[in-house]
Amino acid sequence: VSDSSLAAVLRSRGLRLTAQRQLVLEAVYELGHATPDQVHAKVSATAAGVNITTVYRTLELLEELGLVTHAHLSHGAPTFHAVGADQHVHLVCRSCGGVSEVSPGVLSQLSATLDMEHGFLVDIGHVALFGVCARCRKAAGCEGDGND
Amino acid sequence: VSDSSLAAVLRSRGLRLTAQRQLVLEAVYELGHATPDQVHAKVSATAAGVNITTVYRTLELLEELGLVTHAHLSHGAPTFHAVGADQHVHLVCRSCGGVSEVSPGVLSQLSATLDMEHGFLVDIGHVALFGVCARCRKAAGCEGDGND
DNA sequence: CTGCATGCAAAATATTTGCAACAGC
DNA sequence: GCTGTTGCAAATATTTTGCATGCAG
Repeated sequence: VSDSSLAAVLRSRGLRLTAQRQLVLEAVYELGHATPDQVHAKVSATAAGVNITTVYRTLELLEELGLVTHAHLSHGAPTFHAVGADQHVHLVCRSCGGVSEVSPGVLSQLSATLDMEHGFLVDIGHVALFGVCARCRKAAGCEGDGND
Repeated sequence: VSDSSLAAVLRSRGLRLTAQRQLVLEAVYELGHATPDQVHAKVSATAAGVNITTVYRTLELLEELGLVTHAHLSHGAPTFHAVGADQHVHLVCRSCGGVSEVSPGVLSQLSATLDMEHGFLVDIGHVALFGVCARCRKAAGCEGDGND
């Protein structure tokens, strides 16, 4: 899925298809969502020697090309995920630090409201909601791991 | 509003009331939402010489005390805002970079759904939704400022 | 006085940029 | 071969930590 469209999009802009770009995009697809650092690690597992700088630059490029996006899940770590892969809303637990994904359908009501009342078009794939997950709510005294 | 409760909360924990802590909390109240850097600037305007390190430590402390929280609005900049001040949901425009605030009421439907279907308790004050604001949607060709 | 807080500087992290070498087309 | 890309290293930016001094209680 990724390779062919990547080549096409790049060519349409006069840009070049390189091994690094294929690897980064592939890594984003496989990881689901990951920080630049995690993407770098994944890429390095296959092809050592790919520089972290290139990962940053490539992620930026891929985002510009509309192939990936990023959201701000925990602390200062932007996490990237592929566009076209199943869109999902991230639920980040502030207690245990876990990230779960739910269908963007839960946002349909909200996005309609924001559109009507504020003219704001929500980017569904970019949404991260913070709170406390079911597991941590049960474990009332749960101290969590202090994530975020 | 801030000062008295700050003193009380600090004392209840055996911590000390200092000028810096008052200034930082005050700055957060006045700024609405701001990054550590912005808080530092605001504080410095009143009392020069307050170290950025202290701002970080104080924001962390105030958050622990439940007096402020932070959300991840744009890029890697956590923005802090006072708890107790009117809670609001942040709408961040990816085109013009503007941040607007809407009533948390728009989330009532959503939070109810997430609670029922996933047992997830959303932290309303921590929510930031990314998308495109009304103004930028109208200005179709709007190139934006590339924020985030 | 006693110990928590602060300031300063340096370390640890995260991200960006300049430039020469390299590779896709 | 021309030009976009990459790697490396250094510059920036951001946040954290160690330690001696200072001040609230």
